[in-house]
Amino acid sequence: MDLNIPSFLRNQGIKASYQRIRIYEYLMNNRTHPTVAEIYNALITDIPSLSKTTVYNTLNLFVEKVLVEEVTIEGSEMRYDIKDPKGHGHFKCTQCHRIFDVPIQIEKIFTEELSEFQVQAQFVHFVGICPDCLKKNS
Amino acid sequence: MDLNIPSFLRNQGIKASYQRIRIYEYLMNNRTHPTVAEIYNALITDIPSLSKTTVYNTLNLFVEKVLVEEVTIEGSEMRYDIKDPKGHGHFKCTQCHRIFDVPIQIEKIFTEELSEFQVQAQFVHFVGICPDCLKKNS
DNA sequence: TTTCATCTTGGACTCATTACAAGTTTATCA
DNA sequence: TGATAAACTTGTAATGAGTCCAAGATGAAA
Repeated sequence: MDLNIPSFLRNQGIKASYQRIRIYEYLMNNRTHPTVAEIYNALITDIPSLSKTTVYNTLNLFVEKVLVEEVTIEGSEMRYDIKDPKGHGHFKCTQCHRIFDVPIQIEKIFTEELSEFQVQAQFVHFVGICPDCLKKNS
Repeated sequence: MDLNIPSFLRNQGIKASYQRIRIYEYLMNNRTHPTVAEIYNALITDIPSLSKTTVYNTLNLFVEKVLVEEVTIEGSEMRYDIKDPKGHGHFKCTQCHRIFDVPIQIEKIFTEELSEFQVQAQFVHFVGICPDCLKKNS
């Protein structure tokens, strides 16, 4: 589980700058679908020179290289999540507003008609009430 | 298939103003996942007094009342689609940039772990290349 | 036909994201 | 090691989708 981030990034054809390493590391350690602002605020004390533009640039690069995926389950701000090759869905609780990772059986979803499309990526979102809030309500 | 939109809206607890009727009608007749700007531009010649704020207000109301769903497959602008009780997925072609409705077997996706969540809505997005573009490429 | 709640309008505003140009770092090779 | 170019980072300014708000218009009910 010890990932050498600099060499991992280089393997993906990405120059391993200090900022990029720290942003990737943050995403690995914080599987909370952070926004750009959250990532920026978490790193600015360690990297006082950090620019928000760099965070945007880096995340867009990671998305393009398919290391990270954009989570669009929320309206106004984009959220980011390390790419999981097994695939998982996202669940937004309408009560506590947390976003959960949930396992799904993505392969089962495909229909005859979809087989004519070449699918490169898929995203599944659920909205509802999470187990914790259900317990509180009862 | 002759839907009386005014009484349909009233049944959903929505006052049937002229603007709301025309916006709902537009969404029924244009299953192209339009943006607010597209809806506004389509209606402004017929309804010269129409305000963009009204389009935003109306769509947010429809989403809240679950008549319409937000399609977040694209980055910068929200898109809207009449709610389909059977559920369908959206497919974005990376080549021609069209968005397709695709049938899915949503019930098959659920896993054991997800059964602890109370799911109120689900959204499935695919990204890839559509049949037309695949044909053109070959 | 008056009353009151609701809806619509447009202009100002917010704020996430992008564009751009200048400065900094890094890789390469003599 | 030093020179050079390419790539990366930074800060500021600009863009533009979406929201807020207050005033005016509409519509239902009695």
